[in-house]
Amino acid sequence: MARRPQDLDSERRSPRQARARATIAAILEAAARILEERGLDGFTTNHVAERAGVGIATLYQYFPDKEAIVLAIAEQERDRLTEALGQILARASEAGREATVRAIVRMMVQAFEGRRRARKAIVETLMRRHGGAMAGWIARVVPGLMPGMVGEAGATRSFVVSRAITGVVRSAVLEESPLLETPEFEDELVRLVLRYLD
Amino acid sequence: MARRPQDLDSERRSPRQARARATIAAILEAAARILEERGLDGFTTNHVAERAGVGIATLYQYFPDKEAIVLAIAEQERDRLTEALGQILARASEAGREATVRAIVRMMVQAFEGRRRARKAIVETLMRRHGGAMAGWIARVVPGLMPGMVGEAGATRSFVVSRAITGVVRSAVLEESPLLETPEFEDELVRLVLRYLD
Amino acid sequence: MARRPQDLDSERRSPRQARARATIAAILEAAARILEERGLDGFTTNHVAERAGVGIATLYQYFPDKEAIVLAIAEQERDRLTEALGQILARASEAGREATVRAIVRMMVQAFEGRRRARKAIVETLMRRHGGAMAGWIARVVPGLMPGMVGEAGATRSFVVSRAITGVVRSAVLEESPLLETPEFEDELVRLVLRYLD
Amino acid sequence: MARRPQDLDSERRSPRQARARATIAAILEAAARILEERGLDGFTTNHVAERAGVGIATLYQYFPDKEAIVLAIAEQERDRLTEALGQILARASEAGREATVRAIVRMMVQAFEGRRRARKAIVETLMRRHGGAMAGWIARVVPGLMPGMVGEAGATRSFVVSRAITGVVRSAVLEESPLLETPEFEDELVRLVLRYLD
DNA sequence: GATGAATGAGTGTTCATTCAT
DNA sequence: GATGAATGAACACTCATTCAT
Repeated sequence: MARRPQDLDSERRSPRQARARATIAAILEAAARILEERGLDGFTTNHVAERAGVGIATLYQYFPDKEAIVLAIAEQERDRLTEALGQILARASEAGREATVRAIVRMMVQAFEGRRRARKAIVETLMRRHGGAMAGWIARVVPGLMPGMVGEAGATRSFVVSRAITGVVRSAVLEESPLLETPEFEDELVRLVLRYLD
Repeated sequence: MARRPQDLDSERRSPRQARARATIAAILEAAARILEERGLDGFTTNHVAERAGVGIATLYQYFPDKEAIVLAIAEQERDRLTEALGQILARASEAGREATVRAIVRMMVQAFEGRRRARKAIVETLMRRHGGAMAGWIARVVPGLMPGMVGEAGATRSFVVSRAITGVVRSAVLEESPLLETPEFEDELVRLVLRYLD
Repeated sequence: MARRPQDLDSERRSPRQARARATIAAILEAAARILEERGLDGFTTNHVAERAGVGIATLYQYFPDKEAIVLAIAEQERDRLTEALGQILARASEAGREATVRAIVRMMVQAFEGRRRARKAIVETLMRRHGGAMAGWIARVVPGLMPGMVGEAGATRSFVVSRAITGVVRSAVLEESPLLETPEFEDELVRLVLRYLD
Repeated sequence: MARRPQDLDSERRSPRQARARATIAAILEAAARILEERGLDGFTTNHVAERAGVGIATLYQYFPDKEAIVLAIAEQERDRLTEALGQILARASEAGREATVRAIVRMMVQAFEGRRRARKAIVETLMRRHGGAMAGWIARVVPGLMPGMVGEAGATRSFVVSRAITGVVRSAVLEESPLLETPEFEDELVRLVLRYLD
């Protein structure tokens, strides 16, 4: 993001807010790290505050409760994925259907590579509290991939295809399947989607 | 021990063990109910014992720790599913491929209808500890449904198809999607599988 | 022990008592073993009963509570030591003072060799509940070793010499000092006692 | 940190830390009292917290676990003894051997007078975890009391004399012997040591 | 005489959250 | 705005002991 003139201004006008933003960033940063290292079980507010280098009370000044922190991280994640998805969609018409599906699948797989523990925890939280949100994003893309299909039937199909992708990737991550790293895995997922939508 | 005539009177035979068995049943029953009502978070040993009408120590006489209780329920569930799957497979050749796939999908969907919260918790536990076990059972069936396919490619395909089914159903359950009860949902899942395997 | 006619008789007269004696023996045997293997912390009534191969309720038929079991073992131990001490004393006049002191010291050291864990636990219990009982036995011997000394002064001296011996040996055991196995250790203990009593 | 003039007003300086220090002191105070009144068995964390007038969680903010509390008390005790011993040693050459030995013995006896139950528990803990530490301090002094003795023989002798003193005093405390308060007791201990070392 | 089943009071410990400063 | 101190409700789990048979 490019810094716009107003930004400088607003920071000058309220140095407190700048500090606050830094504090929040530190908290989220620490939270993400702990999520990654310790999983959702070792994720305690005290731990997060300590790691963020802020007092526990400070943490509660910005987040009403523990869940809000995880949710904030999940939102970051969601935004990142949403953006990636947006880029894929933007190129959808020129790229063609297969390439688009492949791009989506690849994005999902990559999203779960590296930082696995954190992803697991985040996904678990997302799934538990906002189940299917991630799949929902994909579902929104699906109609554009389907040849002239709308209404109820389309809704079910969107649901199925999106949850199938996320479900398979999710399982592979949770089971720590070596398949995740094979090109074959991607191929099969693409096949699954394309054949289904034909 | 030789079976004596009195043994037929099962109510009177070995009252000690009978009592113990009743206690265990009561604990599992209570545990399942709490799992259903409160989910995995509200599932505490004290709570279970209280609901089962037994002392907390009694509970620990039969289960080494909290997890063992959930696992015991999960095993019951697994056995039920395994048996159902066995029956489907037994009829596979006479029923044909589509009917078999449909039966499997239906079984999965039904397995998650009713007692949803409990199922959720159980599935979560199963997924966490015995990741993919459930999907694994299905995976074992898949090769029989695929036209002449073996080796690595077959393994990936089995993985994908089984996780796709469980993933979609799982999502529907966790998201409490109304689709679960529509015939269309089943149709689409069958379509997903058949088209993929063709 | 040789079986005497009466023994047969009494066993025949009350087979229950014979059984009972065997049960008690089994309990004490198991208790001693557990004390040895697990120390006083791992020493639980349920554990003892199980190891003894009897029901927990049976154990409580013979011992009013947990402590009674440890005490019973301690008594066995005490009896053994008392007897050993008696033999030493019986030979005291012919053996001379130094030899007698040396015999006592050696007995103490040997008492703590082997089966150390059990000894530790037993000694701890003895010390805690019947503190100085062991030292008391020795104290009773001391006057015989002192040249014409009686009354209060003698009592203090008996106390000091007996607790000094037991204290040193006890420390060596608890600290698992390698000194326990050296002849020097015995020599020094003898020296301590003889010089003090001269 | 540079000391500022205000620092002198210790009551006002960093009130947070002052509060914490007061809390810790209250916990240790309560712990010592309970140790004294109830012994090690009645020494529970909840009990201590209640008696200290703090929440149980507060206690755990300062001590990682139960043992740490006892250890903290034990350390206080150790420090006190160490210092006393240091003072005795500092005067050793001018005071002469007998006076030094007598001072040590007196220190030991006094250390165990009053607050006997607490001392018992503390000593027990010290003995169990830091076996012989206390005796070890004395042992270190002994060589200075022995006429030209070094090497292995000296090590054994140090061990014996230090454990003899602590053993005798320990027994007197545990058995709650009335001898503890007699001057004769001290005399005899001094005699024990001096004769042995001559 | 023997027992398995059952138990409740109690244990040490955790953690999200609030309060006074 | 920031914080350290404090906390209580809750947790999983243990064990000496009793009761019904």
